[in-house]
Amino acid sequence: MTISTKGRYALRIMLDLAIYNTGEPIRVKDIAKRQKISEKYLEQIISMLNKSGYVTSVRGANGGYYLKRATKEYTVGDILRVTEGNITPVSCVDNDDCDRKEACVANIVWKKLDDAIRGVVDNITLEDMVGWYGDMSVDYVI
Amino acid sequence: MTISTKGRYALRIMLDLAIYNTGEPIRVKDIAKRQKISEKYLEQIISMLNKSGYVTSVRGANGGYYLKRATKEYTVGDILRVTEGNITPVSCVDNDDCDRKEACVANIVWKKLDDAIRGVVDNITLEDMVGWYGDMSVDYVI
DNA sequence: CTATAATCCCACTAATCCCGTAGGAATATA
DNA sequence: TATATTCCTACGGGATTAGTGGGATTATAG
Repeated sequence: MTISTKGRYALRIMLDLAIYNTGEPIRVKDIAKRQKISEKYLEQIISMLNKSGYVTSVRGANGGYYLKRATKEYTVGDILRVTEGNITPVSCVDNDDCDRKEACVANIVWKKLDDAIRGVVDNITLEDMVGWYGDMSVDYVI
Repeated sequence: MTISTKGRYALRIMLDLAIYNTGEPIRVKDIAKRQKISEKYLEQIISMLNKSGYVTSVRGANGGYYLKRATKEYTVGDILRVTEGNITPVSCVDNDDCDRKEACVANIVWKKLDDAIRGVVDNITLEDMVGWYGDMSVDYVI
């Protein structure tokens, strides 16, 4: 039931691109430094975001990445699904097991859990997160 | 982000013990047959439930297992935590990363997600599930 | 046109977890 | 004493996680 580092990093990468956007492409090296993520690992993750059409890449010297759309156009769920695949509590919500009533009752639980999870991740946008970032004082601790 | 078979089976096992309770201990063999779970695997899982004090075991011939407490005394969260460990979206909600504001903003998301998950699993009891089972017609499909 | 800076692409690995299988020891009943 | 049951521990194949590493490709700047 944990979100892997890939998903967590993906979210931080997108947030970084949003916050440190200057109009110029942002280098992997810079994101890596700020977010304390290995450049090579970050490269892989941002490449997934690129292939999913979430960021735009510019190759060659002075290249880098920037967000393709406005921050309000990305939900946390969108971003997580790029690296995590489907974010459901049980893989494939095994309906095939619904011939047994007990399994079916269990599925009600998974369904509720799934709804709750989606209710959170699909209703927070990158814009929201940027807003929280702005609200946050330097010494804010969760 | 998935609940493993261990957790899903644990929930079904507890539900089985609740539904098919007759006052006599229930054999692993019978649960396994009803729930279509390998006896040997089920043995391991129910042993975890036993060590956590969720079920009582009776050894020897005519032995088996039964629930230790009333069904309303178990939440889904309790049961899942036995096999899954802590059910949090990010392991250990990395507060140590909270020196960077970006990571801290991400933690707000994980916190919300954690609250949503706990809001579901800690508010459904085995009693609720038994109730749903009773409400359910034979040909009910989720 | 060449050196350099960047993304792109793919292969590899060590560690861990998942999903069981298997065999036999311990314990109680008939 | 035979049988039925839980109890305990080890083993194994496969997938996933969290990276590392090397080099090909592409663009810029001098």
